[in-house]
Amino acid sequence: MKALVPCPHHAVTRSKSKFIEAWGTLGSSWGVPRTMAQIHALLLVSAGALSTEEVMESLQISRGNANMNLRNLMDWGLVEKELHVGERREYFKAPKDAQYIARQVAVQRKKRELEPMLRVLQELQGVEGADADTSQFRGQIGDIYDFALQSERMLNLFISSQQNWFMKALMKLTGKK
Amino acid sequence: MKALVPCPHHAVTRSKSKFIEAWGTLGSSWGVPRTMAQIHALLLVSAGALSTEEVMESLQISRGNANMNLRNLMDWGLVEKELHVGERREYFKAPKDAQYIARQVAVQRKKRELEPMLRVLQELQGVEGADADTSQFRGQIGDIYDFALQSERMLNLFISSQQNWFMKALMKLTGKK
DNA sequence: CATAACTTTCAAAATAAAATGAAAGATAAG
DNA sequence: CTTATCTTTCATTTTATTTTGAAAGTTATG
Repeated sequence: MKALVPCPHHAVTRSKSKFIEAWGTLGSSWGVPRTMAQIHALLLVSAGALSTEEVMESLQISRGNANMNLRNLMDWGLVEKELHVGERREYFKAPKDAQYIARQVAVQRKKRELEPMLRVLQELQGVEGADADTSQFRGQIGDIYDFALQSERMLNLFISSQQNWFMKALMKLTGKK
Repeated sequence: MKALVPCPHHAVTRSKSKFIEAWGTLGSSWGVPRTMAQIHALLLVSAGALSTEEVMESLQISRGNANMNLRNLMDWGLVEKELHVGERREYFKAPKDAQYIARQVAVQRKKRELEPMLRVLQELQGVEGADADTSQFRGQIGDIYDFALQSERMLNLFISSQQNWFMKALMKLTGKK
């Protein structure tokens, strides 16, 4: 992995680098491209919005790469543009609310992956035939459909759990450390 | 993607192929290698246990590939060996209980991905400094830590939801279709 | 121990994914 | 309309992942 080179203008402390790398690793094991996750992490731990230039410098990546990943992050609803009056340059920031992040990711994954699977399963439910093999197949598909539905339900639960009193309590607790 | 070639001895119907491909696609978007997911799907929709040979034939993959992915699937607890008396050859089957599958996957992901992240975050909580930037960073890490804890809680909930009356009811419902 | 029947390994090849950077495309301001 | 500034695109290159298949390893059996 390429080392993060601190830059004089927008210093990324050791801790931040560590976090950025960890977030990148976590992301890539969840199917989110490493660099995309790292840019997200960088914006998460930056006080203000950063320009493409600053992102490039901090993470030592090319312009095209930065641009493309910033665009993807915006598609996912994880990053927003910020325009400064009297300036041409665009700045980017990540909403700092972790609950919101979680929600966005869940919504996106649901839309992109679960729903297509549900469609396929629904289609396969209608398979013909009455022999032992076919009926075992139909049973299996039914089970998997249930599994998918359950997953969807979990996601919905997750999405709607923002106001849960338990989470609030947990946050307070861990906040005190 | 390589087409699934039906083989005379262990015919994979059109529907099954379709399901196998869909499962493979879904898997790869969740970070599970395509072939691993496909083997899993194949075993899920097969009535009996299959040998390495049969898996190779059905999916048109090499011996080494089949062997390696079957091993990984066993590591994940998604596939089991089955020995037939008087036979040298090993057979493989996937537990047909979708709830069990979900549980296994959740447990594995939790162990492999969430826990390392929690460790990093915990470590970063102890970062020194009192300037504005550092304190914004600490706050952000705290939020993310909460997010990770929340995710873990969701996974635990998922894992323990096997007996949930609602799921049972849902299964009945969708079973009737 | 020798052979046959399987299983596992692993270096090399193939494939897929991500990054680069120069060129082309915008857009504001003069 | 021109220039300066900034953004986007995309053909290539680089890097990472997956697959292959032949060779080595293993274990039952006579």
